[in-house]
Amino acid sequence: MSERKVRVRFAPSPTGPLHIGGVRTALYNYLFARQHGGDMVFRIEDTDSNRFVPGAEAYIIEAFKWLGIEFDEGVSFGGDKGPYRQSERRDIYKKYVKQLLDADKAYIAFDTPEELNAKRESVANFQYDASTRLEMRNSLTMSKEEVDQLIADGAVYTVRFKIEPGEEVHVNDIIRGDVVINSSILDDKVLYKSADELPTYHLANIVDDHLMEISHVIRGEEWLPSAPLHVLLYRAFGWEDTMPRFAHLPLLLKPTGNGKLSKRDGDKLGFPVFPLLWTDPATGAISHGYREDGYLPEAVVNFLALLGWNPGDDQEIMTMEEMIQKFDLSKCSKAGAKFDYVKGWWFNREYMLAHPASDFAPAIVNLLKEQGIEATEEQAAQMFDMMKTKNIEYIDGQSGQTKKRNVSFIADLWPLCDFFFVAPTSFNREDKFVKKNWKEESAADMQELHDILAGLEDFSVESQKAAVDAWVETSGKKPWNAWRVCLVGEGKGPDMHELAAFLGKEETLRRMQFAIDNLK
RNA sequence: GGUCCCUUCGUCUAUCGGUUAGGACGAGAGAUUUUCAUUCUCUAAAGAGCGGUUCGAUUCCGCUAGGGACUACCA
Repeated sequence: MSERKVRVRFAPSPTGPLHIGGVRTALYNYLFARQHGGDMVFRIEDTDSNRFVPGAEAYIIEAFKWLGIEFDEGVSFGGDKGPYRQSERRDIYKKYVKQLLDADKAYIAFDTPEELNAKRESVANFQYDASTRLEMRNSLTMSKEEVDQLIADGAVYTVRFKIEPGEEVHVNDIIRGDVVINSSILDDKVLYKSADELPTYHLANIVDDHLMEISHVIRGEEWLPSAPLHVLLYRAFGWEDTMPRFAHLPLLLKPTGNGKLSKRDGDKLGFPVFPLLWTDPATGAISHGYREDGYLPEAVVNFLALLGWNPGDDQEIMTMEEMIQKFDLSKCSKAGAKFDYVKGWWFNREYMLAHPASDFAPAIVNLLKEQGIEATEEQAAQMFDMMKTKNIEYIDGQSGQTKKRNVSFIADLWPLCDFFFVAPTSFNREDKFVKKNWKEESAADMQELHDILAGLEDFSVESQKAAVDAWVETSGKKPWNAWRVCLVGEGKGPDMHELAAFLGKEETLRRMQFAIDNLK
């Protein structure tokens, strides 16, 4: 069994944008597959025709492309075990449903949803199983002729799995070990719906995983309760020998309070729960995406990987390659992880700082353009390098308080950088910084500095520094903060020489003269 | 309600019977500093509770409590 080629799959349902929890599940599948030189299959589980959302499939594909999670086969990737869209596999499922029916491991049920609901209301804790199926309208309680006639008349029916009660079903989970459930608590699950000629998840899932030779099923914990049913299905088909190994991942939980992570948490606290921006085709409602919110894909992947797994050492920043090497399902935690989006900011910052400024120059140029400012990529890159270690204020989603945090996104830069391109037009004498640093003698000092700088041929940082240092040395002046008032107007910005060099001699002198004239 | 899963600092986690219970985010303090930062140093901060097993339990077992998931002709 261990000789089998590793083949895993990520099989979302195209009912909307891909949730960040799904992204993590896919990531773990990917890391596992790559580590073992296996294949990663992309399957679309669209067996619920009512919940189909146009665009969802394309969205999911694009999201993985952005994140750098690659598939070897599946919808849009090709492969010889297709089709990979379940809605295109109707005939395959029909064949296997028949096999179960013929072997008396499943039966046909005619109970309508209304009848079922009525039953559930009248009987407390009603469950369609061995104890009740003989009271229902199905092929177990009706004659063959009756059943055939109903079907011939076009009656809508379902096929239910006939679960034998009283058996201990074992699920050997890589993360959780041996999980045992008594088959009596399982209900006779609907496997197939004649209404749309489609199977339900359970049947489609087992048939596809078997046919696609999936070796490991790595999925969310929400599937653990139905895992015994799946084991029983493999057995019913006689596929137990090649049944995949299971690994049920812990869930992603709300950052605060109880429950699993939802879109509402993101909206409230100010972080995305989807990889990409999503516009709901029905309502037009827009949901934030990591990509559009300025996250780097490597940061998102790294952050997500560590929510529920860690390599056992102290390394947190890892490339995809390192994660592939170190990943270990048995080191995944069993408990759900609260979604610590603040740490996500930190990851983004780390990756942002690791990139050369030139990587962000085009994006920064665009950012500036939105503010009505034309800048070159070179200017953008210089600005980034001068300002990337600053911090900004933000409103904490939880307390509503204004807090500070390091610059973690390039979009954080603008509020910090306006003075690079826009000269102060007035000065606020009540401003703490201005008040403290613009003194009686400041205008005269600045005039001196102005004249020194005006005499410079070379306006580079080094050249300025040499000239200014010499003056500082002999005069004993401390011109820095007053100079900052001139060029910035307030207490922010980079090193003064760097700023002056960026602005250029002409603009620097102009701003100084303006301040001298206006702050006298 | 029933079934299953889970439980170490505020958060993510390390520890695979013997540790001063480690790291990271976040928080606080100090140093550096040409504003604000960065950076550096330091500090606070945890084994849910109760019983066992054992020479010894965070680690193994049980119970309790708490949290989570599932309980559809959805996945």
